[in-house]
Amino acid sequence: MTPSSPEPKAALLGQLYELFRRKGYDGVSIGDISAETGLGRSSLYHHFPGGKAEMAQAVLAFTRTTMEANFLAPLSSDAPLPARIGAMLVAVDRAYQSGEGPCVLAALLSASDDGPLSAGLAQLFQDWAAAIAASLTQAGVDAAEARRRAITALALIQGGLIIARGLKDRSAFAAALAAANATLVRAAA
Amino acid sequence: MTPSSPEPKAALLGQLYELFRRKGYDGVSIGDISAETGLGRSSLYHHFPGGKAEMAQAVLAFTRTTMEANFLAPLSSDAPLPARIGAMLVAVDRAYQSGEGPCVLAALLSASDDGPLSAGLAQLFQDWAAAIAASLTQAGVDAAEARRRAITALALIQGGLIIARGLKDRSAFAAALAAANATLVRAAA
DNA sequence: GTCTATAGATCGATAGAC
DNA sequence: GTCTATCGATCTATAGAC
Repeated sequence: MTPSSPEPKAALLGQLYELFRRKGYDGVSIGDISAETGLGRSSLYHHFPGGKAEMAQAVLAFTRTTMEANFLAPLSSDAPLPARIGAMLVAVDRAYQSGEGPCVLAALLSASDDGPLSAGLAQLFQDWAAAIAASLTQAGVDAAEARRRAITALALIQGGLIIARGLKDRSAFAAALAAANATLVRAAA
Repeated sequence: MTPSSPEPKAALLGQLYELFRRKGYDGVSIGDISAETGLGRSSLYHHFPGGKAEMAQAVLAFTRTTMEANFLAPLSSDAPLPARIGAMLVAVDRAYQSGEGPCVLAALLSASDDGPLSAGLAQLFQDWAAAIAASLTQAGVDAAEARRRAITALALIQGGLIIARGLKDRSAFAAALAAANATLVRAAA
């Protein structure tokens, strides 16, 4: 209803996304967010009356949107399997800056055991795994094997981010992505 | 010098290890630690004058000891490669309770970008990767390929923990461990 | 070596003016 | 929709008795 704000929230959501991703749920404070966005505390609570928890859920919804557009959509094209997988992995490499920073899903997972975020996170991981598996079954891979490979690939992506950051060696993320690609495109079991 | 304390710190360290592992560096407070250990705040600062940061570094040293004993030592035995790898993965599965909880390295990594913990964490990841790679080269795998496989396996372990927790499905961790095993023991490149 | 008590800073969140 | 000002709780850390 307020005509002055078509969608200023989009930029704000992007800033929240980056903050939660880099510092984790517990590591980011309202003061951090206020400093980063230039908005006062009360302005933030105007947009998110539920406070930090509501901000995290908004970030999760934002993540779902961008993930569906960047990771899942390429998997549904009618291109050959290697092209579909390659497109997803290129998007993943870009989204995570070649291993520079953490994944927002892992960052939110740290503090969400049985919290309200937990269900949404599980659904997002599940949808990602299902989209990869569906892409494999369409190429003739057995369903159970497709799910195993999808989970292996997701573990390689997430673990690759951790190892690259732990080792301070971004090439470890590239190696993990290469392994994920090999797992997903090798001949049907 | 105090005769009354041969090593009461061992139990304390184990409690700190579990707290940091499960809640992460940012997620654990001195109050949490006081409640969990039954020690007052001042007692904790008596043992760790540097506060939370010193506790985290003590946990890191504790982790190094247990990791060397449980993960790295089996890799140096004179058993065949599959037995050595299998022994490490069994120890990994046990240490992480089959995917129930996070790895303390990932938990400490979240808040350690360029912090004093960062170097110690990198060394621990590096030593782990080097031990795995050495085990492979001893079995005839090319050095560069051995390192790639070691990094892939570590990514699978770390990522498997994240995916299993995210999906709330511990079998995802088992699948990641199986993939790590396959990567490490398959025929030399 | 552990305790009670508390300082000083920062936390998440709110009130109310504009 | 943003601001200033602030509340009460919690945080890390310290002081000092025992």
